[in-house]
Amino acid sequence: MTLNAHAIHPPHSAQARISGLATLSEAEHALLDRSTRNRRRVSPYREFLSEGQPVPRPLLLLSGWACRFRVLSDGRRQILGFILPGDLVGLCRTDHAIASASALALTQVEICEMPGTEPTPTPGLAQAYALAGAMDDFYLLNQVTRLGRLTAYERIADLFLEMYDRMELAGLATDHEMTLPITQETLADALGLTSVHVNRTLKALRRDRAVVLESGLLTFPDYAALAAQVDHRAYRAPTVR
Amino acid sequence: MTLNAHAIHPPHSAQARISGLATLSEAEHALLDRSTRNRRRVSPYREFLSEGQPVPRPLLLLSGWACRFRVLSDGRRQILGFILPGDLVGLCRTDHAIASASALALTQVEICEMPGTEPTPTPGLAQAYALAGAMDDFYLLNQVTRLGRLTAYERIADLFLEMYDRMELAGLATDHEMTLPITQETLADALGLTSVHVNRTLKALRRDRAVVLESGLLTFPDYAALAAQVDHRAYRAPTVR
DNA sequence: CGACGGTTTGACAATCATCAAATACAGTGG
DNA sequence: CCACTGTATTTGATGATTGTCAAACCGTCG
Repeated sequence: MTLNAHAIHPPHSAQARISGLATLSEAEHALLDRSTRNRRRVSPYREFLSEGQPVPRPLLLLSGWACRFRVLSDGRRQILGFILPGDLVGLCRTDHAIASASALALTQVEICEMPGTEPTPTPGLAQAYALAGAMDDFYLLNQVTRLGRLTAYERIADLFLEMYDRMELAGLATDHEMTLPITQETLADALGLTSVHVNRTLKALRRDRAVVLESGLLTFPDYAALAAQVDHRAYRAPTVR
Repeated sequence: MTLNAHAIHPPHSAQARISGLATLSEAEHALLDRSTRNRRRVSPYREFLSEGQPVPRPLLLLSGWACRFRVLSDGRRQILGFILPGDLVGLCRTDHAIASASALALTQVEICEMPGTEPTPTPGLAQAYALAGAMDDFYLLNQVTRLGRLTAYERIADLFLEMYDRMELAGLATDHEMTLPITQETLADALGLTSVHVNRTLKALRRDRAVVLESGLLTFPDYAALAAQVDHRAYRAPTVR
């Protein structure tokens, strides 16, 4: 798969990331370029996609971090997954779909609308969307397992590892080091914990030197050991025989 | 959407369920019929799909209950979702995909391979797969929210409501009543709890008359009230304007 | 400087897990 | 028909994990 190309030419932008997912035609490249020129800024903690609303076309996150989430009637909030630069939101399998979750900027964010694949055929883009969707599916399964069967300690470690994997794939992190621009409160909402407990568990992770986390910089002193400890799963690309 | 047709003609078989998801051509109907003739039986607690293995084509569950799951290296098990009669497993967005979870029969089960959509174009089937996939996605988000933000009491109630919704959509339940052919141990693995705690919580649900559950028959004395109490979300079909 | 959002800490309570054993229930073979 | 077996449910006693409430601390920004 074209995923391996990342090892050689890491994408240096959200567009590059998308075009790395499949082989795009000249026309598709042009279309992608045109789409990304029309950007929209969203401030931190602003909702830019609402559960229950129709989703006409997918959105591409050009910069910043965002998340998908749901809120319960009494205010409890669950973050379903994070949206990192180069990620797509609102990928729907069907036309005229209704958003089954809302989306929120976690930092200052830039987004743009992506072309649909419907009227004019864009096989390359469709393939890129499919691969991006498959990865989303995979990360959602990870999320279920984290919430259902991991302890607080393991949940945080596993989520951090997954974030690093994704940032590395996107060409935004190397050497087991990345910036983590989100609050402990946000982590708590993603991990089914309270911010107080996240804080205490982070302390334990630091004590064990499982992670180093200071002023928004996250480092794994021993990535492999931590991954083994929490039975971390990384995404496996489709196989071409 | 054709989903509304269920209200009028509830499907009486797994095939009928599939053909209710989209408008199939004559050829596609024939193809579907041919596929379902070639069935495979699987005994309870037998794995019929393994994480890490390639998934050539989707499987249709013709009868019985199954689930998707993952196991951790130390034996902890998480059920990711249930597979009910008429459901598809191994729906992949990309070709040559690798299963990101295993699947297991929970009761005696019949499955069959479904045609791929690749060589010969089958737009109706593709649409049916897309809709089935969209519903799977939705139920997975429900699962994340359950595990992350609901109490044990709410988790069980919400899962039961969802199971009923799906069984009703499949034409296998009415009148807020259904058969529940799974053990408390299985429920525990789905809900991130222990079987002991599931048992105690079921007692509480019975005490409150939130559910009636005896010898595999599950009834909701007041479905609407319970749904409101746990902020239950039902799948919303794509909208055609 | 003060205000504000985020982090950190403490004391205590609730939820849920663990371990162990008793009971119920269905199937099987004598 | 009945003992026997294995699996599922139920209950009790106890402990660990995580939540709640409250306050202190810290850095940033106006």
